[in-house]
Amino acid sequence: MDSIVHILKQNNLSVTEGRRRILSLFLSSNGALAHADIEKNTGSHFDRVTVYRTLQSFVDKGIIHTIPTSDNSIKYALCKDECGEGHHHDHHVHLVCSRCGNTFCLDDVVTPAVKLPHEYIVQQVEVVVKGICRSCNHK
Amino acid sequence: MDSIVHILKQNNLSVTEGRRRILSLFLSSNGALAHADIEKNTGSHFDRVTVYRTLQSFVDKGIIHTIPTSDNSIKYALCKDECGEGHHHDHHVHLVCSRCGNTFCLDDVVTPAVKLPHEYIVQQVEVVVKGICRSCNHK
DNA sequence: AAATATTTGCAACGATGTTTCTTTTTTTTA
DNA sequence: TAAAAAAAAGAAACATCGTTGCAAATATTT
Repeated sequence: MDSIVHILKQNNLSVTEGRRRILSLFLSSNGALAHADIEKNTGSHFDRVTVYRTLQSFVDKGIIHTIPTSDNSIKYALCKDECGEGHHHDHHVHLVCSRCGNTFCLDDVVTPAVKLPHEYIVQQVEVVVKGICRSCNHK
Repeated sequence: MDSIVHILKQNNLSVTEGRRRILSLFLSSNGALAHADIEKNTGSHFDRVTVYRTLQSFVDKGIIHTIPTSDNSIKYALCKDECGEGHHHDHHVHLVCSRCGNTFCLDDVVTPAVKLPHEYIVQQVEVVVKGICRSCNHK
């Protein structure tokens, strides 16, 4: 069976044109995608609302995760296998390339532990690095 | 001279009612402020556009800095003295309290160094911690 | 293949942020 | 300190982003 269909079924999502196209985009893209990228690149046109709802359901199911960026726009990227409905485990660093503007998950770079004064409780650490990505650096 | 007026003059900003009120808000608040907080709490009413422009000019001058949050809203907080026009040096960790929702600069907690594979170049590291703030933790 | 459940598209809405232009306020200078 | 020049504020219009309610279309179940 088509791996895209497989992923959708596995997550109890009905298989629709929009979901297949959007998931396919994520599978074939190496960086993170913003809502606008998705709306433009799905081939056929889907309503903005549909895109929002699809992204939301993918996040809920643990198929993709959100990446906060300093310019106030949310990006989305595929999760690794450990994520599932109601629990994400994306403890890696994100890189925003200041040359090409793309955002990447650095899956092998684990977020460093942050030690706060004892009056605080740490629940989750989010690290976004601004820098130059691999492919821009080799040009 | 009034310290608020002093700061404005020092940064080559003309001294206006709006700027004084907004700067005063920052000086008297211990957490970070969102645009909406500012619009509501300046006492007299200022146009939204004025608030946006004031915040922008404060950021440009190095008086305040922005804090990215995962819910896609920008918060602003006072810079320490080393910042100036065109150069910010706010290398501290930010905490978003999941109980009270406020955002704080942890000025004493320096952002940890992040080591990336050698194909990458690191320019800037942004760390946002989700957790419980001091005052919520003591209740 | 029909019945049911789910998803889509559309319209409308609210919040956020920007731009242009005119009026008002602040600063300069004379 | 009054007039001239510069800067900022306010108003209106517009663009983008994200959400909600509802009717039509599409998937899934039986």
